[in-house]
Amino acid sequence: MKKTMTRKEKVLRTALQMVATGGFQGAPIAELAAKSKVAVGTIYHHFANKEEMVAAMYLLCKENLSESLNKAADGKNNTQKKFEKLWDAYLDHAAKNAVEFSFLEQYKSSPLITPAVQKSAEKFDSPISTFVTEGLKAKDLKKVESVVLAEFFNSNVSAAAKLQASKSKKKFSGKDLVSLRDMAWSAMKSKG
Amino acid sequence: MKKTMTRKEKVLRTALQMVATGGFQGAPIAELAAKSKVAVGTIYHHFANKEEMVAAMYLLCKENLSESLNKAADGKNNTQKKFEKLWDAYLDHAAKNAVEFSFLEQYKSSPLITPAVQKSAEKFDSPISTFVTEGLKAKDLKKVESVVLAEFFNSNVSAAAKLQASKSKKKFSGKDLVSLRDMAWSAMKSKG
Amino acid sequence: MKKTMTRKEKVLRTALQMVATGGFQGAPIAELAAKSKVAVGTIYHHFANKEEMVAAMYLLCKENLSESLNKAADGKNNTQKKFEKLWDAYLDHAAKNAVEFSFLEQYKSSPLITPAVQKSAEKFDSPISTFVTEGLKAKDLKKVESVVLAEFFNSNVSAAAKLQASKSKKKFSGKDLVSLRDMAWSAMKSKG
Amino acid sequence: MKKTMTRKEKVLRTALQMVATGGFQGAPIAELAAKSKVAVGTIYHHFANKEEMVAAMYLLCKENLSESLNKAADGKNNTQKKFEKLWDAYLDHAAKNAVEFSFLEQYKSSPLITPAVQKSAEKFDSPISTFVTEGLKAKDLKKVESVVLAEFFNSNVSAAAKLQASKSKKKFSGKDLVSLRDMAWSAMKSKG
DNA sequence: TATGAATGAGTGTTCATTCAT
DNA sequence: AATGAATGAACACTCATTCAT
Repeated sequence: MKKTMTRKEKVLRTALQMVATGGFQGAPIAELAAKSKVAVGTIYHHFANKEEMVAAMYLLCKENLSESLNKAADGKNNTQKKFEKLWDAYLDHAAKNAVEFSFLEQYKSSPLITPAVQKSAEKFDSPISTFVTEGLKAKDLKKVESVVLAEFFNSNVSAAAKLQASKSKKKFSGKDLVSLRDMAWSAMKSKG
Repeated sequence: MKKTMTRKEKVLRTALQMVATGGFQGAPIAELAAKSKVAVGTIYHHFANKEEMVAAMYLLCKENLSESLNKAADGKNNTQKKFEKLWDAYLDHAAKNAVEFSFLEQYKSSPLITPAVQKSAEKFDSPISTFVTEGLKAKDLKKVESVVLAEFFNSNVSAAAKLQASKSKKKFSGKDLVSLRDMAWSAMKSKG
Repeated sequence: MKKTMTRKEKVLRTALQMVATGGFQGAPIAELAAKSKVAVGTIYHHFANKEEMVAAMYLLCKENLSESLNKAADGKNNTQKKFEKLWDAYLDHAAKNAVEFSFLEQYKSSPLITPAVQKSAEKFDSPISTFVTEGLKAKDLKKVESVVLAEFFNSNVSAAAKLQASKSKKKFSGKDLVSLRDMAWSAMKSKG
Repeated sequence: MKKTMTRKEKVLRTALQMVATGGFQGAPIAELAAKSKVAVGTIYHHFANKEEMVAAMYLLCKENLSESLNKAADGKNNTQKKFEKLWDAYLDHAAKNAVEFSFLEQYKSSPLITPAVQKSAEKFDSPISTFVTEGLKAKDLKKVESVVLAEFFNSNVSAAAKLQASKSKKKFSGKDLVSLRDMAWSAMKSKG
């Protein structure tokens, strides 16, 4: 952790760590305060309640991921190349930010997530939705609802990232991850 | 609920309902007991603790899903037909057993799931793994690790089921679900 | 345990074992039933409730101890010799029936013991009280209330027994136990 | 109870009272909280769990007793005089702190006491062990292991205190308590 | 801003006891 | 007599949140 972190950032980082390790149940405020070397009351000065703190964590993770993907989407590339760059950037980001990624996975399918939070995080979906829109316009992608294509991309790349994270324990190799990317592309591309 | 249910089954059913509605946090034992019209002690007579009860719920849901898929895998069909039957059976099962499906989704990505439970549930994965093995032997599927193919199938069909479940609220149609099936098949099939 | 034990005896024995090992809190009826290979209901056929069962355990232990002491008090011996025989018999009994002894110690100073039970166990105090009465009549013991002398004997020999039971772990030797006996005799004897 | 007591002290005092009256089973945390006019959570803010709270009670009682005995051991007296002063101070302390004394008796012979707690309470044994060591050096006490002598003193004076506490109900008089002290001294002194 | 002691409703779990078979 | 599933009050403990300093 950087030294110049504000208390708020420090809390957020520690919370991410704790949730990644022990789930939402494994992150009580008192313990979070102790691990962040901050008082319980301080946490409540920065966040109205736990729910809002968790939402802030979500937004932070989504934003970071979005930045990584935006970098990857930069530059002039054809649709397939762009697809690969986005896919690889996603996996790379997940590997380098395992804690954030683990949080994201848990939060997405938890009942904690509210439509309001969902809504305010939508802006971070632009890298993928832009890719899909442009790919459709260029007729490089299957003629399918853009939301469906985006959803397909997201669920597949996140499944791949999960596999990647469990690689050490199981029998998946880097080659398998490439296979998954190829499969996903076969599914999305327009012809062939 | 059937009238001939044992108390144990009744508890399991009610618990499934409660978790589907309110997540794991929304299923305290006391409330579960009241809703099941059973004493708290009775629950602990049948399950060593909440964790084991939840594991039993998981196994029950997996077994039911497995039965539905096994029926679909029956009979002589070529690989693509079998793929479609399995996919459709999955979606059909998810639609008819929304409560079980919602539980499954939540449990899979929760920290409650332990390797031991995971292990004892593996036997219910056979419909998919059998399909993959046979499809590979017949050279109808891409030459990719069978575990990877199975994982691809599962993550895609479950994503489709999730979309199907949220259909009413959003803008997905039955046609989109077929698109997803076609995309998944494009990804898995060997040629073309 | 003898094979000819009735269920009732078996339960009592098992209960003694359990209390010795884990205290009263470590002897729930359900567990006791399982360890005794008897149904919970069966225990309640033999004892009105747990309190009465514990009282029966107490009476059983007191009776057994009383028998051992009675044997030792037999025969014609002078007061000092009788004292030594009783003392040694007590320690011997405690060593051979460690489980009963441990139970006795715990029960004596627990709030479970009621005046009624106390009363009905009094008859088993006769070996010591007889010794004291006779010793006083023979003017071999200090002129002190007989109850006080009896109490003195009991508390000292039971302290010695406790030391004996913890011998292995600590630094007490058989010689120390003899010292304690000698000290107790110095205290009780009338002259010198 | 003093008004300047901290909440922690208040809880400890109330707990001592409750255990003295109804044993360990008669001191549930909820009731203790209510009687102490403190929230349940506050108790757990000060003690990790009930076991540690009880250990703190033990240490407190031992410390108080130790202070009383230390005062009595002060000053230049010969061994017998010191013995009497310690004995009397013990009985006096037990009489004036009946609640603490009752707790001590129950805790000592309960399975709650752990070697670790035992160990950390050892420092409060110094008044007696110092007396024994010095008495041995002065050759006023029987040539017996010092631990054995100390154990003898403790078990006898605590038995006397128990008798004293039950005086009202039974037939013991102050004279009997003096007899017990004399007996104990006869047992410990070196000659005659 | 920051602190951390205090709160108390809520949670999982235990266990003596009952009762239909 | 014997069984063991069922009961539910009682228990130890948790934790998000508040508030006086």
